[in-house]
Amino acid sequence: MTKQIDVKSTILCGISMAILLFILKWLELRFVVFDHLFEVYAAIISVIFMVLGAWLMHNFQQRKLEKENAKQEIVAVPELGLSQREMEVLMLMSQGYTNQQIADKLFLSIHTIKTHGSNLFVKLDVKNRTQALIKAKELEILE
Amino acid sequence: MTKQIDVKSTILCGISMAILLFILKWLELRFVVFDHLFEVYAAIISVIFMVLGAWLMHNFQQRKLEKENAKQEIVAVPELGLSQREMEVLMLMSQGYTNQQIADKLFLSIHTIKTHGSNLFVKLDVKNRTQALIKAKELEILE
DNA sequence: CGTAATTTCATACTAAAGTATGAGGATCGA
DNA sequence: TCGATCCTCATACTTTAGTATGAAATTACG
Repeated sequence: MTKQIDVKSTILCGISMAILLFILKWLELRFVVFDHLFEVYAAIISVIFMVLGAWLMHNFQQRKLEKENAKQEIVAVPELGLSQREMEVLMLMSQGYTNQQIADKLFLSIHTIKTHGSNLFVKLDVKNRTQALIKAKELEILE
Repeated sequence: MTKQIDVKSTILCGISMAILLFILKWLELRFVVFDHLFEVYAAIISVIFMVLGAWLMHNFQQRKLEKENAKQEIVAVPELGLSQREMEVLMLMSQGYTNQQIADKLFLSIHTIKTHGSNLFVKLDVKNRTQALIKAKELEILE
């Protein structure tokens, strides 16, 4: 997918450059015919290459966006195998408590809470507690 | 907001064009001195204007994206005095994005996001983003 | 009984979040 | 034009969060 895009992009760019060079040569001939028209010549290729630059950038941005949008994956795994403690920690996390507060409530070390937290995030396939509670609600684990 | 951007964009564009014309004129002089260097002259202004075109398109795209992201118009603004930007940041926070990701989406510095975040937490009377999103849902600001 | 899973705690680290403060530009209404 | 507000960015700092790894005790099950 990515390779394909890059190849296509390269080919398009090459073809564009070739056409541009051809036009340039053609303009040069006309320039010789109508001598002393530096400004006209310069203006024409300026416009042409500005458009080319804009077009290339436009394509580049488009590709970039496409890649980003293609990243979304849907996993949806109900069988998560969350343990008792992990559920408790998840509940308290989703109520806005810090790790230290959770540790105090459960009479545990903050290290333990962090451990449960990390394991929790792996099982839920998230990166932090905010995403965890969002996912938990999606999966109807909470509320 | 939009006017501001357009004004700035126009000014930047104008200045760029002015500088470019100046460079062009300068190149033309050199061209007269070193006669018969059509190709060199053409190549230089080609590159310059291609870069200019790419740059302009890049700016244009960014503005466009920014507008799109801002399109999720947040209407519900109670007596909390949340500003537009603060609401946007709150929305993205509540979707599980990190400060850096939010900064990227809004084309802002992470410092700015943190500033908005802090102000946000004061206004919502919370201590962190998790509590913020809980409170936001309670107040029916979100969803 | 042995094994697997769970729970607990720890150290050591990196990454992210959050606070405090200042500053400059843009906007808008009086 | 002036002041208030918002938006932006920055530096410097402290605090939480999160990861990686290891280890010991407990429990449950075949």
